[in-house]
Amino acid sequence: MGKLQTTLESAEKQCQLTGAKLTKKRKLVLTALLNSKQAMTAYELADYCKNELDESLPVMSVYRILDFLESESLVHKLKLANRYVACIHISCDHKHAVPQFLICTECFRVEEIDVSSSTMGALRRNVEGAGFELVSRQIEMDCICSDCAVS
Amino acid sequence: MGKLQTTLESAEKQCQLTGAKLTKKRKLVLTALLNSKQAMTAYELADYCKNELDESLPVMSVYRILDFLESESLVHKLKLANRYVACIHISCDHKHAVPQFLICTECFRVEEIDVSSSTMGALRRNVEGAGFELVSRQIEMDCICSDCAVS
DNA sequence: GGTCAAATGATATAATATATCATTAAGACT
DNA sequence: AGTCTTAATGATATATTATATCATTTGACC
Repeated sequence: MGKLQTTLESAEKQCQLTGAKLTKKRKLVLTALLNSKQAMTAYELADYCKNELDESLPVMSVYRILDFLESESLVHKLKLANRYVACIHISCDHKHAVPQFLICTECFRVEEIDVSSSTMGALRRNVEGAGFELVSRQIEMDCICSDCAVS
Repeated sequence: MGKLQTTLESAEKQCQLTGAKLTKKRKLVLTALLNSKQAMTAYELADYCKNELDESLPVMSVYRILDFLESESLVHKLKLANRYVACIHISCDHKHAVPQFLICTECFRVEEIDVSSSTMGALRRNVEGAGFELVSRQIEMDCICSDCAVS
């Protein structure tokens, strides 16, 4: 079984846990993201589904589906780039640390890595020292990837 | 002399260093941001200039002026919120660490604080370990401010 | 098969941002 | 002062990202 199929099955299981349904169209959008090396916009996803996966989806549906996938932790929205990526932990069964997203501002390739709890603690203390309360469950940073750095 | 005036004079001096001009309209936009307790969108700034400062500015100009002010390090663009804030260091003469912006997602109040160089170092090592190169010169985090936390 | 709720579609429009060409203003030089 | 030149601003159009709302379809359950 291919990696994509495995991941989709894990996604399906994850949805069952919360009583949610991974419909055909939701699978379609998730597949598009899993196939992509880059973060994609909702409009790009709509185009991709139509052109490559042979199933046209109105953008409105793509946005709704992205919201759903995000609520199931299958997809992350990157606010710095107004783009979406599949979560890299879909097939994992264990809990994860706070994700740090490294976003290439040239090509939108994204690396999702973990922030060490000590670093996260330092950031959080900084926030609380200023009388704020942290609500974001991810850190995003604009970067240049190795491919784009050379050119 | 009021705080606003002092800050505007510092801003003017800072511009002179780079050979840039802080024109009347640029001062206007900077003043609007300095007067505001919250981060503002370009459209809000245009409205504010028209309604409160009695000088109407097309949004296109506001965007251009924001670009200019950002290039002079007088203003920061917050990508998480698509909003702009005045730099809190305009009247300082010393170099500053990497700024961390705590953005209240309820009211858009923003706190600009420094990230310790050790924390920043940890984040940067994380980035470089993934083969990326950090380009953002700021960290933004979605938070809730103390006022909004109670309500 | 009929019923109900959830999912999707269709349509309109809001919010944020950029491209481009025209006009104005401010200094530099005479 | 008058002209030249460049930078700044204005005007207009349009791109991009995202949401609101009502209609229709689908699928689970009885």
